[in-house]
Order: sequence, then C-alpha cells, then structure tokens
Amino acid sequence: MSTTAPTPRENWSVPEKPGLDGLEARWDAAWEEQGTYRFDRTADRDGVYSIDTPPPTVSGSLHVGHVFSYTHTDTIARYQRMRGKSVFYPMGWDDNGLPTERRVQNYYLVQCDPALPYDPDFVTPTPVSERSKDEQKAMPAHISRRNFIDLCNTLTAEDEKAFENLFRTLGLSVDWERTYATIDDRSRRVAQRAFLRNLQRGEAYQAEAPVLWDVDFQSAVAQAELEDRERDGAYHRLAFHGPDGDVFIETTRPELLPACVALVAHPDDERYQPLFGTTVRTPLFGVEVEVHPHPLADPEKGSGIAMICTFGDLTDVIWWRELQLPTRAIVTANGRLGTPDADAMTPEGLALYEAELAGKKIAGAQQRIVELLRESGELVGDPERITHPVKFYEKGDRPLEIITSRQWYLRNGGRDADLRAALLERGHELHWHPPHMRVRYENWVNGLNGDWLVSRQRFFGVSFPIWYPLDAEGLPVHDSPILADEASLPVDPATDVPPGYTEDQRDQPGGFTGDPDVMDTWATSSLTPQIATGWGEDPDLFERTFPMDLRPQAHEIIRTWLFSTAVRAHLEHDSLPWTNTAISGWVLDPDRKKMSKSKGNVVTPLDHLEQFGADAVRYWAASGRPGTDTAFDEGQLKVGRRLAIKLLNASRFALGLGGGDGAARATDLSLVTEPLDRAMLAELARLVDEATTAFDGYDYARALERTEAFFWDFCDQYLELVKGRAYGGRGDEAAWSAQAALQLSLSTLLRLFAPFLPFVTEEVWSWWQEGSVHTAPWPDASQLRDAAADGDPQAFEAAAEVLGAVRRAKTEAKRSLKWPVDSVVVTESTHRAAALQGVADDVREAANAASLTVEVGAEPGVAVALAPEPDPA
RNA sequence: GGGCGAUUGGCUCAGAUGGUUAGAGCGCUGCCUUCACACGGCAGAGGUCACAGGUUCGAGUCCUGUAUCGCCCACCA
Repeated sequence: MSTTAPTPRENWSVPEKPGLDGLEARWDAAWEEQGTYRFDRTADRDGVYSIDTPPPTVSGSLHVGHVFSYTHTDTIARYQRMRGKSVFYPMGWDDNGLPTERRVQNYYLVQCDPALPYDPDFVTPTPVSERSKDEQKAMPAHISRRNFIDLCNTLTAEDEKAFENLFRTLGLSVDWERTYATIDDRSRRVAQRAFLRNLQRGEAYQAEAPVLWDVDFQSAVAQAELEDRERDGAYHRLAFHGPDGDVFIETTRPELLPACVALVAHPDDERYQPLFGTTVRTPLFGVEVEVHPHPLADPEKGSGIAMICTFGDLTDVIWWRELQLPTRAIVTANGRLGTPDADAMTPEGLALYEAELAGKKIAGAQQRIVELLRESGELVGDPERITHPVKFYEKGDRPLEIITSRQWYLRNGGRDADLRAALLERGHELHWHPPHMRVRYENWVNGLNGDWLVSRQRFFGVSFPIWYPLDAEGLPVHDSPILADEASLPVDPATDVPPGYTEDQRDQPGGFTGDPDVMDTWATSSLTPQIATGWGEDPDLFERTFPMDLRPQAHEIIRTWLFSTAVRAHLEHDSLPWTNTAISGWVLDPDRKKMSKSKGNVVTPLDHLEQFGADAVRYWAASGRPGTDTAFDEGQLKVGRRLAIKLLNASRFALGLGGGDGAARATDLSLVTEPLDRAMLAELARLVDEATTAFDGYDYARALERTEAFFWDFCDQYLELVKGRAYGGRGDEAAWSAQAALQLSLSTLLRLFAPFLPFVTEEVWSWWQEGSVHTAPWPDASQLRDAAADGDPQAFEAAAEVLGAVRRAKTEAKRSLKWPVDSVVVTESTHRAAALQGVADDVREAANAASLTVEVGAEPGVAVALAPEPDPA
C-alpha cells in the first residue's frame, strides 16, 4: 500500500521575489513554537529512532568541525523522522572536567585551592580579557573549591547558550527540551549510581599502584588519554661498578639514577649472562643493585643492559612488578625530586642527593646530575642526542611521570581475557558506518595494558559517592569504604555526611572523610546513553529509547568515548548501548592538515552561516562522505547557496502556473498523460529508490548527490521542455498533465532535499502545503511509478539530447536561445525514434522550431536549420 | 614495527557487485539581459584514472608489489 503525497492547500501564496535571508530565524522560531522536533514518547521502541548525540565540550571554541559532523547526524535524524519514526534527539553539553577548569582559570585568572573555606560573598571576577594590561599580569587569585565550581557553572552556562544558538541557526532538529549537561544533577546521579553498581559487582576497585601522572595538573591520567610526542633527548652512558669491572648502561633519564633498583638484560644475552644474580654499585650513590634477566630487555638497544628505576617508563613498571623489585620513588606529585628512602642509599649518597638534587625540578635535576657524573668520571663520553617518543597527557605540557598512588579502577578487559573477548564481540555486533572503522576499536581493545583508571585528583567533576572511616589515628581505612545510598544521589562527600555519621565527625579520628577525587570525564561521558534515556530516572522513557539506534562520533575518540560507552553498557545492561555508529571524518584546511586552534587555521562557522545561509553550510557538510576527512572549501558554500536559490525559483515557476490560483493537480494522478511527464516521473521514482537505499545505509552524501544531480537536470531540461505546454500553449489537458507532474515532482524533490536544506524546503512547503515538510512522509516510489504508468525514461533522455543539439547550434551561431529555428531533423534508432516521437511537440516548442521531424536511421544525428537574420529593411 | 584509509582534469570530489567515447561542481573561455531564476542561463576547452606487474575477451573498478600523504595502534631503556 503506497502512501499518497501530502495534499496541497486550497489557496497558495507564492511570493513575487523569494529569498533566503532571514529563513533561519523565522523557521527556528516556528519549529520551536509548533514543537516540530519534539519527541513523541507515546511511540513504542520499534517506532522510535534514538540518537546518542555527542555532547560538545562547551569550553572549546565553536568550530567548523562541529557544523560538519552534527549536520551529518541531523540529516539521518530528519530522514528517520520522515520515515515515520519518533526521533529521540537530545543534546548534551560536556562541561565536566579539565578543559572547563583550565578555561575558568584562564578566563577569570583564578586558581582552586581546596584548603580554602567557601566564601559565600564571593563576587564573580571580571574576565581577564576585560581587564587593564597591568591587572592581566597579576597572579591568579586563590579561591575555594566550591567557589571555583560556581565559576565553572557560570561560565559553562554562557558557553552552552552560544552552542545552542549555533546549532539552532544551523537547523539541527534537536528536541531542545531534552538537554543535559555532564555536570548536572542527573548526570552526576547516573554516574554515581553506575559506579556504585560497578563497585558492588566487583567491577570497580581501588589499588595503590604506579600510575601515569601529570605533574602540572597533579592528577593521574588514563591510558586512553595518552599521546606520544617526539622530544629531544640524549643517551647518557653511565658506568656501574661490578666486582669484575664496570658495566655500562645507556639512559635518557640520568636524573632517575637515585631511583635505580636493578639492571636488566635479555636472558640469552651472552655478554651479560655472567652478571645475572650478582650486584653492581650505582654511580654517584654507590647503591648495590642486582642484575636480572628479563625477556623484555632488548639486546639491540643501547648497550643491551638497562637500569630499572621506579619509575622511568611503563617497562620499568612491568620489570618492577614481575621481578618483585623494591620501590625507591624520588619524583613527587609536583614534578620535583623528593626525599628518598634513607635505607636505600649510602650515607654519602644520601648527603650528595640532599645537597645537590633534592627539591629540584626534573629538568634541573637532570642537568645537575650530568655535571656530577662528569666530575666523577662515571659519565662516559658525550651524551648522544636523539629524538624519541615521550608519553604526554593529551592536554598536558610536560612529559608524564610515573608515581605510586591510590586510585579507582574499572575493569575494561585490560586484565581479563574473557571480558576482552566479550568486548571484541560487542564490536562485531555493532554496525559501523563506514565498516572499516571497527578495526580501530579492535586495535585499541587488543592493546589495552591495564584496567581503566577512573579517578582524577581534580575539582570540577563528578565525585565518588564514597567516604572512608578514620581510625583512631585519623588515617582513612581504605579497605572499608562507606557507600552512599542510591536514593541520596548525587552526593558530594566533601559536604554531604555518610549514613550513620554526623558532620562534626568529619576528618576527626574515629570519624570519616570524603573521597577527595573526582571521576575521569569519560566515566560520565561513557554513560551518555543512560543519561539521555533516563536510566534509573524514567523507566518508561528508558524502555522506549534504549539501547539507542545511533552513536555518531569522530574517529579519534573511538578508543575513549565509543569504547568506554560499550564497556559501561556491557557491564550494566549486558548489551550494546546502540545498534549503529556513524563515524565522521575531520575537516581539513586546504593544506590537508587537521584544523586546530593551535595552528590558527580555524574557520569560524558563524561568519559562514551569516554570509551563505545555513542551508549552504549544511550542503557543504553533507557532501562529506561518512568517515571521510574533507577539506574546507568555501566554493562549496557558494554552490549550496545557489542550489537553495534555484529551489526557490524553480518552485515559484512550478507553483505559479495557471495564474497561481492554487490548482492542486497533484491529487489527481490520472491527469498525467503526456509521455514527457511520465518519463520524468519514472526517473524520479528511480531517484527515490536510490536516495532511500543510500539513507538506509547511512550514506546521506550519496542521497544528496543523486538528488542534486536529478534536480539540476530537472531544471535545465525538463522545465525548459515543458514550459510552453504548462502555460497552456497546447490546450488544457496537456497543461494539466504538466502541472500535475510538476506538483508531484516538486513535492517529492522538496522532501528529498528536506534533510539537507531544511530552511528553504520548509519555506517553499509553506507556500502551498499544510504542516511542516519535516514531518511529511518520505517520498514513495510506488506512487510515482503509478503516475508514470508506461513512462519511458528514454523519451526524456532523447528529448534533452535534441534540445542540447539545438542549443549548441544557436551558441555556435552566436544567437540567443530563443532564436527561431526553421527545421530540426533527428535521425535515431527505431526505439529511440519512437520514444522521441511522443515528446516531439515539447522539443519543438522548447527549441522554438517551426518543424521537427524524426527519422529512423543507422547514423544518429541532429540537423538544425536556424532561421535567417531578418532583413533590416 | 603492525594496521586502516587515501592517491581520478588547476581546485574540491562522484564513479555499488569489472563492460559502450571516465562524470559533476568550482575556476577558466565564449555566447545569451529568454515572460522561475543575472544570487542567472547555454555551450566549450581541460584527465597517461600515483607507479610497476598480473588476472580477464575487457580494469579507474579485482590481485601482488612500490611510492607519497593522513590516521590508528605498539613494553622505543
């Protein structure tokens, strides 16, 4: 059973001079007022299409990349809506975490000091950018944690407004009544509830262990947040002293010599086999360290024997753990050398260390220890300069250190083969668009080297809903944490009191203390499906929307966001969080570099929206293939704008016929009798099939490209061919056929374009149709085929070819296109000649020809005889 | 080191399961102020489909290798 085309109104109103200006504001307001994109929660799960919209980091800048990928998702949302789904399309704001903290610090020039008490009279500072030059150079003001969080909330509220404005102008069909923020109460409640359940099922645990540590942020960071950066370094050749002579190792971290706990070489390395089990003395400090064999030691690297320090890199951690070595940590949380374990050094070594190295920053310590080693003769030769990859926190400025601390972990398969296999299987269950992106997920899962470290030593984030009892000495008993009741969530353990205690017991011996940490931002973001669908908050909504249909996101955060979300849903619901994921590419600048703020090549989208209009910007974005990086091209904006204008004008023509009296011919498809009209509709039916297939496969770009190609052909060929007849040149019935075909095709084309050009299509729709084009049904090919009946696409093709030949003849003769033609003689094959015969009158009229004859022949061709120049006399 | 993707006219890109003279748009050139559109229309020039082999009657399209670019991953002392 085919759906019929929407019925036009009785009275049409086609503007004299249609334009694009102001459409965004007008229709955004109308859609808001009419609730066009409101989620209909009476729909059951099968009738719903739910989208796990990426919450943009609101502390970041508005970026053309946002426009790009959010438009892709919006085209899918609009398509699904027109297919009759109730689209659940919320918007989240990611305002939680370090980027916000850092922005607040810089914006207001403040620093959070958790030791300070809350100041209830605190006044929001003037933004730095509005201060005088002198004031800008002032030191940051120290403020309490709660005041700091207030500032974070103030600033993110402003940022969120800017984002919403951008997205509204862009025409995202988001349900703006369904927004959330990753720091709001609901998100915090969900994050804390999920964590408590992880803890109760044994999926979350705490451990005292070496962790990667950013010395500037003074926080642990997770594997997923690392990046390698090439840095200059140098191999320093150091002499260790053994009973049978010196042993030489090479190191890029000589300042960690005081933290050296052993040497290590490959078990098969004959050069060092005699040393295994013996001890050697470290340079400068004279500490006895044992020489161990271990297969991870690479005989090819350096001198083939390495010093193990606690801790220079992740390999050190493995060796330390597997060889059960002692700990001699010297790097402190703030990136300076601290006090070593006195037992681990000779008295002379300790004295040297304290006099020369203790308290120095790492770089200074390295410089000084190299001087000392040179003086003692234990540095052999000159350091050999190299560049090598060094691990950084992706948002950090200094290399990561490894220090030992107590942290919360969440199991993610990094230490558990079964869980890892289950998560790989989830990756197979998920439908990836494009499919090859799954490999990145698998690479990541297979490369995990530990569980997910979820605690951060920061302030603006979701707290752990945990307290610890304090023993008689006032020390926390970490092994018996006090958990919050689910009903009390969200809690802030710094201000809320755990069950069974009173506030006056806080931080008192025998009392309690709150867990001071906050969760990793991904610990909240990994729950966006649960947050958006009301898990544990609104069971009815959850039932109708979870697991969600689509997760759109960028490829560089497959390892973080996509993976962590899959982990949480697997643990909590034993399911995928969504059935599809659409991975968008990046926007590149014309030099094919990824656009980024630091490179200063970011194009701001607001200017382009203003200059070219939202539909044009969306056109450019939707031309980017799924998962493909796309160069920013202002030329495409012009093309998009031209398309939108063309749509206005072609519509004005199609609807303005017959005196613009609003004769709704499209309701009576039996009116379509002319072969040309039927041929065009037959091709249009094919287009609908193609666009539908493309959209079902999440290939919005293909749907757009095909629709656009058809439309230009429609304008350039069909409209010209049909014009005379549509005006009534050959009688009412012939005109009605054209008018009905025009109305049907326009209705179809507007709906095919609606996901891409929501403003101009809605504008035209409003001239002659009831309701919104965005809630109209997606075009139905079978209805078009009914109207096309015996329509032969070849008739349209042949007509266009002949018209082209006539135009060429006129152009070559430098005549205007309306120049009269005496005769056109077409020679064609039998079938094409027959097809052409049926549309000959349309072609003759469009060519302004006195006669047109079609002959059957072996040599196809078109002979055009132009009318002669009129006699000037 | 492992993997993924890309390489088509000056530029930005299409070319699904291999099949007639490789397509658009921008830019360029020329013409046309035509009653939907000068925020326009019509037409034209312009391509050894990165390179080298191979499969096939036939390859931009499949296979192998090479090069360049981008990205992801990896326990680089």
